[in-house]
Amino acid sequence: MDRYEPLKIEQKWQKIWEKEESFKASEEEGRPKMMLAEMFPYPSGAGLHVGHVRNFTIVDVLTRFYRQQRLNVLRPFGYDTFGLPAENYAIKTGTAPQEVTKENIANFRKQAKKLGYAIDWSREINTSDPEYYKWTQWCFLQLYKKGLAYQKESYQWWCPEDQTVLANEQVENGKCWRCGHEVEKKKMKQWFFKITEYADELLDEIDNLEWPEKIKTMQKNWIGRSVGSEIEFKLTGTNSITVFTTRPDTILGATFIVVAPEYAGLEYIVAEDCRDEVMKYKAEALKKSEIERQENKEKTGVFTGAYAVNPATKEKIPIWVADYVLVGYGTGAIMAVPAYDERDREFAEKFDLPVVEAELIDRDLYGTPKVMYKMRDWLISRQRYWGCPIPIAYDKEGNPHPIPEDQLPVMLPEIKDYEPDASGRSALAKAKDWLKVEIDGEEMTRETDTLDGYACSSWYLWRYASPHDTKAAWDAEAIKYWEPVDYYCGADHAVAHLLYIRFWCKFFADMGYLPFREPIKRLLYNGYINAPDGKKMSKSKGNVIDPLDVINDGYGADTLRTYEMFIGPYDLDAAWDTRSVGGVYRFLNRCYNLLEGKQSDSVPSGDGSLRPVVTGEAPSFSVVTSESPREEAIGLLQTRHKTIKKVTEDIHRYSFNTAVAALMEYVNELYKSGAEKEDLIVLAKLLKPFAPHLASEMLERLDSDDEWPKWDEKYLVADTVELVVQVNGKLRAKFEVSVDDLEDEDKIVKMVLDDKKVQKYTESGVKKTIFVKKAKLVNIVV
RNA sequence: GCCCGAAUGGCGGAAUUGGUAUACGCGAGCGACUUAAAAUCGCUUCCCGACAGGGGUAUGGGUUCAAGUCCCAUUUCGGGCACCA
Repeated sequence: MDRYEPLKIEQKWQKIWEKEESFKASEEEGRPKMMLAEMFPYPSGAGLHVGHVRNFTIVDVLTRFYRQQRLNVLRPFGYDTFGLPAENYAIKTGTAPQEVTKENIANFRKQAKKLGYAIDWSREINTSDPEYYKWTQWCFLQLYKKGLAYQKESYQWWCPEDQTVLANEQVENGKCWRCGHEVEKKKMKQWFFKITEYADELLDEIDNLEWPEKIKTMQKNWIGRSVGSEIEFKLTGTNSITVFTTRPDTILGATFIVVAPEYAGLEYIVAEDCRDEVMKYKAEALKKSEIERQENKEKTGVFTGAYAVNPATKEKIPIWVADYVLVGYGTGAIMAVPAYDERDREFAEKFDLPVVEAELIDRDLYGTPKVMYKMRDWLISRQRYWGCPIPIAYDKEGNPHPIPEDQLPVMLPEIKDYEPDASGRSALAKAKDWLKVEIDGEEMTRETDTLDGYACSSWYLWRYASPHDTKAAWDAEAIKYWEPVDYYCGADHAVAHLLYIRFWCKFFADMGYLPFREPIKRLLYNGYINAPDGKKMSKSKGNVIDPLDVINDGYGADTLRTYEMFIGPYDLDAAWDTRSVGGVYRFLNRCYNLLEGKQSDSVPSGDGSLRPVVTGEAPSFSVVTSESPREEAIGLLQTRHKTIKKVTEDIHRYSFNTAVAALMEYVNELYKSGAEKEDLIVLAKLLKPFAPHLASEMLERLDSDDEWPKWDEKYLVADTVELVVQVNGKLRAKFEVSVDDLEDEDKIVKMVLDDKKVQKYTESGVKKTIFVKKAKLVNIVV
C-alpha cells in the first residue's frame, strides 16, 4: 500500500503529456471549438508568483473542463518580453536583454510545466522574437497607411527616471506606472495611434460584451464621451477663440473666457502690458508637476489683457489664463459660466469676476454640435532600446517614410551601451551603422524610438492561431476557426491593453483582415492573492510566497492549484493561508486513499450493491454493514449525481471554490458510506480540472477515460423529501413527506396543522397558510 | 468630490430565482490508534440558556406570509476616476 506522493505522480504525468504532446490543438471541422488564454506574462527574473498560478489555473480548469467534454480546445501560451525591467537589468549588469529574456523564458516555461497546465506548447510566442515583431511592425505600417499612425508635436508625459515619454494610460496619479517617479510635461514630436477614430464604436459595443461590469464601467469612463457644442468667440481684431461646452444653453451667463497655459494661440492673444506676467504664469504652470496640480486645487490664473465678445450678449468679456483648464481636452479654452459651473464660480469669486444668473436658451443658437472624448490618442513611441523598432526612416528634409514591407523586420541591433539619456532619443541613436538605410535609392536615417510594449500585445491573441506563419501576421482560415477568444483571463490592464486590443480588432476588421469586431467574448478578471498578513506581497516586505516552494515542500502542484481555486471567489482578492493549503492537501490525500482502498478490495459487486472500501493508511475506516444495501446504493447514486451536477454547474458559473467544496463533501460522503468503483471514476473525472496529475493517476488505475460525466435527474429525485414548517417565518418543525404528497397542498397543510408540535405554536388561531412546493415549505401565519 | 464593489462565527468563506443562515476548509476542543509523537480516523464547535426557549448576517428604518438576499438612510473598508468645461 503506497502513500500519496504528489511529486512522483506529477513528474510521471508531466513526462507523459510532454512526450505525447497531449494538448496540441488543430483545426477540426465538426467539433465545437473553444479557445482560452490568460494575459500572457512578462517573464521576470523572479519566476512565477502565486498570482500567475491563480490566473493560469483558472484558464486551465476551464481548458480541461471543456477538453473532458470533448470540445476542440486551444489553450496557447506566450511571453510579453519587451520592456523596461530587462533593459534596466542590462544597464546594471551589462547582460544583453536578449540573453536575460531567453533565460527568463526558459525558467517560466519550466515552472509552468511543473504546474501541469494543458498548454499547446507548439504555439509558444515571444514578442521580442524577430519572427514575431516583424509582424508587429507590419501592423504598424497598416495603421500608418491609413493615417492612424501619425506624428504630432505637443506636450507629453515624460518620465525623467526612465527617460522616456509615456501614454496617458501609463501615468497613475501623476506618476510613472513602471518606476513611480513623478512625470513631467515635455514638448516633443511623438508617434500616436489614432484610437479616438474608434471612440464611438469602442464605447457603444461595451454593453454587448460578456465582461465584468467593473471593467466595462472603467472603459466607459475612460473614453468619456460628452455631447456639447463648439462656440466661436470673436476677439478685438481678427483673432477668435473657439471653446467647447456641454452647456451651450448657459451662454448668456458666460462672463469670461479661460484658456489653458499651453493654449497654442496664447502669445497672439495676450496684450503687451500683460505679456510678462502671462508668460511667467505659463512657465510656472509647465514646471508644476502633475502631483502638485492635482493636490493643490486652489484656483490660480492671470488676466491676459485681451477681451472677446460673447456672441449671445454682445458684451465684451475678459480672457484669462488658468491651469484649471486643460490643453488636451476640447479646444483648450472654455467659456466660464460661474452661475452654473462650480469651478468657474470658484475662479470668479477669487478674482472678483462677474457672476450673472442668466436664463437658459436654445442649445443650438450660437454653436455647432460637437462630441468630445476624454480619451486621447495613444502615444506609442518610447525613447528606450528594448522594444520593437518603429519601421520608419527619415529623408534629409526630415520627412518620415515607411520601411517597405519586404524589408521587415527592422532588426533591433545588439549594442553595448543601453543607457538612455535626456536627449529625447533612445540608445539606438548610438548605433551608427544601423541608423543608415537606403529606400528607393535614397539614403535615410532610421527612427530611433521603439514601440510601446502595449503595441506588441495588441495582436498576439491572433498570432496564436498560426504562430509560425511566415507569410502573414495571422492566417485567415485559422483565425476564422479559433477566434474570437472564448475566455480571456487576467488581473490587470482594465483600460490600457483591453482597450487597445479592441481598437486594433476594429481596425483590422475594417481592413478585411479579421472576421469579427470584438476580440474577446468573455473576460474573467481575477483578484490578487495577498500575503498572509493581508498586505500586498513584495520582496521588500519579505512576505512573498513562492509557488515553487509550495510544490517542492511536498504539497505538489495539484495541491497548489486546487488550493488557489478553493481560496475564495475567483474575482475577489484573497489572503494566502498556509494552514489551509494543508487542508487541501489532506483532501487530495483522502482521494488517493480512497483509490488505494478500492484497489485493495476491488471485488466487483456484480449486483450493484455497495462494496466497502478500506484504506491502507486508515484502518479505522467505517465499513458499510447496511441491512438493506439497495437503499444505500440508491443514496450513494443520488450523492454521485448530485455532485456531478453541482461541480458542472459551478464551473459553468466560475464558482471554483464551491466546486472544490462539493468534491470535498463527496469524498466525506464516500468515507462514511463506502464507494463503488464508479464513484471513484466520477470523483477522478470531476477532480481532473483542478488536480490533473492525481486524477490522471486515479483514472489510469481505475482503467477509465476522462470524459466528463453527466448527471441524470432521475437519480436526484428521492421518494421522500424534508418538509419545512415555519410559524410566522420561524422554523418550527420538519417532516418527512412523500414526493406524491407534496403535490397535494390540502393534504400537506392538514397534516401540518394536525401535528401536536406545530399546534403548540398555533394556539392563538391560524390566520393563513402559505405552501411553497418548490421550497418544500409551509409557513403558518398566526 | 464623483462612479463602482463589499461588510455573514475565532478565521477564509457558503447560501445560484426572496423560502431551513453559517455548506466546505482552517483553527480550537474531545476521543480512537500508538510505548510516545507525527500522520490518519471519528465526534463537537454562532451566541445566551441546565432545559424549555430566545437572540443572531455592519447600523437604523421599510416592503413581504417570509429578507443575508429587495427598497431608503447611515457607518466602515476596498477599487476606479479625479478641475474633462
